[in-house]
Amino acid sequence: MKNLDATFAALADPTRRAILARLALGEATVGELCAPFEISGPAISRHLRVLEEAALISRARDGQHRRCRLTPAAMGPAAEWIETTRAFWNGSFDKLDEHLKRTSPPKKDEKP
Amino acid sequence: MKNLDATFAALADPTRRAILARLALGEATVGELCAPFEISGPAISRHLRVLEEAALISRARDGQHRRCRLTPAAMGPAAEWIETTRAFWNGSFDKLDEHLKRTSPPKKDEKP
DNA sequence: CTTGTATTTAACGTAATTGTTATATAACCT
DNA sequence: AGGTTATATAACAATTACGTTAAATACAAG
Repeated sequence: MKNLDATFAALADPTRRAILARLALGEATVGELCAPFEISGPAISRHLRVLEEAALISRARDGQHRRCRLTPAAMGPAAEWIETTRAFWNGSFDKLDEHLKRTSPPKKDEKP
Repeated sequence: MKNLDATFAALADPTRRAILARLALGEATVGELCAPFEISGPAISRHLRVLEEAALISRARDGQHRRCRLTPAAMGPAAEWIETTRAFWNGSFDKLDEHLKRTSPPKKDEKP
């Protein structure tokens, strides 16, 4: 599941989490998202690209601005992965097959 | 919150997620964890170190083996962060202060 | 004590990530 | 058209991440 890779990797950066937290409060333009941070505009722009590639946000032109909005559904699989893994530890072994499928073990005998 | 950084970063790698999924089924030695993967032993050892530094697993000597076990509580903050962020988007703006505190925005006027 | 097995550390190469500054593109406004 | 603002891309350097092989450490067993 490459999607989980991208999602968790996107969430691993504190600047990106702060951007997402800001966007959870409502849409914002790139400039508005830049304002609170010390880092340069291009740096923010690349963070936004990472978030967009992970499908965590979407962007749309609005005049000369670009308005960013959260796509919270993209966090679903990541949250589910955590919940499922914790559930197993707590003894809910029912969904075993699905769990192992969802967890993409790069096995020795996989010839890509 | 540096802890969230480490947790999400640890979860961003598919090999590490597969290791965690395996450990969710029960304890295992390093050798047992190595077996399913194509990559070398040292590579797994470093993945285990990352997981241990993120507090996602713990290790203890057991004779000449080292037995690894999941520490699922470490996933709690990450799961909570996702849940809280999604909840905001869905209109639960009650816990605003806590949310912004938990989300560690690296602001412009923070002098480190 | 020597040897074998399990695991980690060291040294190294390469690719990805994150930042910077300079330049380009797009839209708006005379 | 020409100038200004908003945002993205290019080119580059520094850091981190992940893999490999070879050597080190820790324990068990003859």
